[in-house]
Amino acid sequence: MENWDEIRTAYQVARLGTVSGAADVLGVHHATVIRHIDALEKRLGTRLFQRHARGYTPTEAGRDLLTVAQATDEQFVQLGNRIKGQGESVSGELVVTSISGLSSLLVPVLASFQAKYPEVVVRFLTDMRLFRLDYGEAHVAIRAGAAPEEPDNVVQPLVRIKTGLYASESYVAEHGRPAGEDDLAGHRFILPDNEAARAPFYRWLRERVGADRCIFRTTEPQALEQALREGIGIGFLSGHRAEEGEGLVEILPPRSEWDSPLWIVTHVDLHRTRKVQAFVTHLKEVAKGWKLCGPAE
Amino acid sequence: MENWDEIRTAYQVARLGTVSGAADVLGVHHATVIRHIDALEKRLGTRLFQRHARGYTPTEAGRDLLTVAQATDEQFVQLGNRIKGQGESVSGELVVTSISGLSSLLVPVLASFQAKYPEVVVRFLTDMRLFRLDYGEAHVAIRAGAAPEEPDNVVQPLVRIKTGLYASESYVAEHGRPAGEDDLAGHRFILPDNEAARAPFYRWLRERVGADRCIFRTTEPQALEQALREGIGIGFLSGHRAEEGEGLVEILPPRSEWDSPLWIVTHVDLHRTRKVQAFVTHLKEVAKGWKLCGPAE
DNA sequence: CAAGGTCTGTGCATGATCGCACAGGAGCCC
DNA sequence: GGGCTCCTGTGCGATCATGCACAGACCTTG
Repeated sequence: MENWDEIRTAYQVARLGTVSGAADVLGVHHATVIRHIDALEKRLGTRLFQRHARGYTPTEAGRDLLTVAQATDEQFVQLGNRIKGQGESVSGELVVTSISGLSSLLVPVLASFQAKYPEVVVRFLTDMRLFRLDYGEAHVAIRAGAAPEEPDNVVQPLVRIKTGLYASESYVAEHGRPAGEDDLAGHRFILPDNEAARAPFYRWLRERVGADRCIFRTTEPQALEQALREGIGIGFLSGHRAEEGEGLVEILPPRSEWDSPLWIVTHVDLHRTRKVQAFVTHLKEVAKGWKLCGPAE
Repeated sequence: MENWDEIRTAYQVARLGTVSGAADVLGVHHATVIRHIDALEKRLGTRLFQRHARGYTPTEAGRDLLTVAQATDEQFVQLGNRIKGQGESVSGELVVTSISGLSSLLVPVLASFQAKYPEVVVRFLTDMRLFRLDYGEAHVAIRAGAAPEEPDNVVQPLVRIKTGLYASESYVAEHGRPAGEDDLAGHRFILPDNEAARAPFYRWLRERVGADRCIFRTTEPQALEQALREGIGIGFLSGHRAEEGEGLVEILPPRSEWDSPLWIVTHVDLHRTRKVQAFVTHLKEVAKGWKLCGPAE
């Protein structure tokens, strides 16, 4: 029962009763229809139709095929409408992935997007590993750092995250507040312990402070911020994180050379769909109102 | 959503995750699979798969297609099994048609056939008009008279119905019994009024009896027999009908030149099916035991 | 009774589709 | 890291399916 096209032509013949009528509906020559029927019957070893000069009358087997193929046809038509409509409507799942440090920034965006398009189910994934867009794991990824260069990925700049040097009030109370850029040497610092350490502001810091002054290193961004807030040392923090909560003192204000660019990354296969486009434009729109973030590029 | 073969191809790709795997299952070259997918996506205007070096991952639309086509595939497999099995099993409807005069002969055959194959639903159709086998109106027709010569029909001789000249006891009591072939002139006769009048025994009668002696004519065989039994006149009757019931007197015994041949007619498209073959052999078998019927041909 | 329309069926030439071969890329195992 | 395997993707030639034209059969209509 392979070759579904022959089943389809047989279905039209059974439905309309004539080869010519089926050929018209199918948009092929009636000779093609005859050959399809012949091939199908030969493979099944049973006659599907009784042939006569006025047309084809389905046998029991032909009537059986008619009902089955009728249901199939309806299913396929509905499927086609769903798929064609889906590309143009904003519904179904929207999977967004990013590094976990951006969740406080992104969750409000996702919430307002879902409110704007109630039919959308939003899934926000963060994980140690990078989710791969080309395996269909996510529609949109928000990436930080150097511009991603994977092929088949569409990369757009979003904003530049401003980063400053902060300490907790408890730290300042105990160790004093550095007067400025040249007064950092004797202080204690908190640093990441992974590839994030290559960020420009960390390179800037290492040029001015000895390695022995970095008294706390962690791979977990969450732990880094917590250590900062508990007064263990001075550390870099993005502007939007520093604004959150109370008790942080700005040691050095953000500088443009410390900016960390954010990128919107989508797979080229999905980039043109209305759903992804809707989210990307929504994200960019909201990002315009973000304080402590510079414009894209 | 035309071209069901492409849907089938996409289904296998979605199911297996790779183009090569789908090509193996489908028995085609993997280039064909790629082209099918490309064509289908182009027509739908949506991507069904995310392409990457390790295979094809279905998108939402692809997953939707997967579930629909999965159900379709199962339906088609079941349909194929039903149709292939149907040709070899004896089940479903068996439609038999004949002239109404043969019903007393055929009904016992149909009954025993149904008992032998309980899955069969027997339909016995009799009508003034001839049912046309090439329109699929019946599987088997039992015809009388000259051998049918329609093309695409398989014609086999069944038996020769013996016909004699009979009258009722009441008629004999009133008008006397003809002594023999030469003593018919003064009697009253019952004749058919349609093409059945061309039967050989009626031609034989008209050569010996004046037209004014045919006092009762009807197109309805049932009425003819009833008129005979009620003593209106003398008439021809097939042997098996004369045996039925009481009160008939044989005026002249059956002659071989009066025999009316019966034919089994089947459409060539259905003739080879097991169901039709089973019925034809069953019918021939039973017919061997028919009294007052000569052997075929 | 004849003419016209509609249907099926078949040989032949064209065109689309398929298979083949090869290139290129990605992951895996040693 | 190098070799290996499995995957996708594309140009080209052969094959197969398709379209065309025509014949034949049947029914309908004037």
